[in-house]
Amino acid sequence: MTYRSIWLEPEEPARTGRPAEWSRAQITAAALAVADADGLAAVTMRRVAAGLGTGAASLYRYVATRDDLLDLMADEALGAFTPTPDSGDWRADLVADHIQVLRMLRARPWLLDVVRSRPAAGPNGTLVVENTLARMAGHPAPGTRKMEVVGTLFGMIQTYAAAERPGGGILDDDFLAVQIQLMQQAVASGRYPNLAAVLAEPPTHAGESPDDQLARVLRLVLAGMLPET
Amino acid sequence: MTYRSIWLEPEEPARTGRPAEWSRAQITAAALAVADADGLAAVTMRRVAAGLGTGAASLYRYVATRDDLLDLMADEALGAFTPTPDSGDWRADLVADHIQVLRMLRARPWLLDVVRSRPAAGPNGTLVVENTLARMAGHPAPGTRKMEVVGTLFGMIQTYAAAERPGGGILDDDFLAVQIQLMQQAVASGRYPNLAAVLAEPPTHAGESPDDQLARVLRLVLAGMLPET
DNA sequence: CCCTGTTCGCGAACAATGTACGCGATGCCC
DNA sequence: GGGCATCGCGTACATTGTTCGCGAACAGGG
Repeated sequence: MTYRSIWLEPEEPARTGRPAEWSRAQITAAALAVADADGLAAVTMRRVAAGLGTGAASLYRYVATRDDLLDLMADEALGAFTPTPDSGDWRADLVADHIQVLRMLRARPWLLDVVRSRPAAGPNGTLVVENTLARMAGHPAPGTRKMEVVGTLFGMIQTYAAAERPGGGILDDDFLAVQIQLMQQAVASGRYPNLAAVLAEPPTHAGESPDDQLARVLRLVLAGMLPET
Repeated sequence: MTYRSIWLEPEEPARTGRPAEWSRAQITAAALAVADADGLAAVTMRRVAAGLGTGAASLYRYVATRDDLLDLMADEALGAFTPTPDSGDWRADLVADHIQVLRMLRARPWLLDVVRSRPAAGPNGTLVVENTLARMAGHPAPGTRKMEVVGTLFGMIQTYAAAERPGGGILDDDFLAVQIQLMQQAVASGRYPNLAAVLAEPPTHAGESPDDQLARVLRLVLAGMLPET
């Protein structure tokens, strides 16, 4: 078996022998604390174990590999999701839900990296999908289309979050400065006339917050994929 | 400077001293060969250097860090992009272009990982953006909107490619088997009724190729974001 | 033609990482 | 209280990216 998932190996307490001192939940919490404090790169087996006051090797009694730990972390983080209260406009609710997820991705920059490198098939991740599908339950579109919407919207959020924080633990000022230099360099080269034209244009929605911008775009996409009537 | 980009540090031959034996292009080619053969994880400084018949430390005369090498690789790979010939229907051309990029992501599984972990701001990556903007030049939408389209479409391709090959160097059979088990487990738990309903539905576009599916969805999104008239 | 300034090649070393091994400690059940 | 399955975890190993430092290689000037 070259591929496995921790979600197929539920944690079951041994009925005999020395009882375990920790649990997956505790280890996950310790890992979350490290990631929130110092980023994903700081989540080493030694460091997480140290947070628990134990040794790195002990973690392997609860988790087969470091990637398992990442899966647990991502699902735990996704557990913070709470569906927006029904407003009567399911499209608006759908958009609001996704903006909430975007906020979660912003609050824990490491979450984006984990979600993009490993499929988030844990119970809480599945719950998010389930919620999205529930929102669309009343629309006549076939299930295939609805799954496409799920993927598209979630992908857009990831793209958006990545655009906001592209590096991965980088000071935004530095990054932004470099990015601006790159754009100027591109425009100055004269090889990208259309890009230059677009960048020269005054912004259309000046003063619009990032969340509002995403909401607007999400609505456009929804209009295309799940049209009214 | 905590953040920097190799694209701000052009390769310029020293006018004095011992002449360099290699070039960024040669090192990039060697790295591409390794990645294509054995995946991104195999792209170690030692291995790339070995492909050139030199030592790992030598690479640092051409590249400040391994990430720089990844940037070079990604841009080199994106250089394979050639705009689809104009068909008269710019929307169709736009879709075709993006499917070509998807094919590139499929052909080099490591490319997706690189593109998602680092902003692809090299000359060839910028050229892809430029091309996309050129396709939309005739549409009256403001530049802001067009940039949003660029991000959305590219994000969708990434999401799609990731869904096809989610693990990262994993045998598809194994992965698919696990994925199916996870779905069955989720449905069997009874906690995801909407997901279960959708999965139980017969597929709407049976026999549709993955490329055709993506094309169809891209067209829907385009219809929403850049409507006719 | 050799000297000098400067750059390049790269062996060796270092700090960190994920993980395997093995053994002693621990606690439940009979 | 003995048996034994399980846990805790010190230790060790293979690999990684990257730095140091020195000898070699070239261009130009005297």
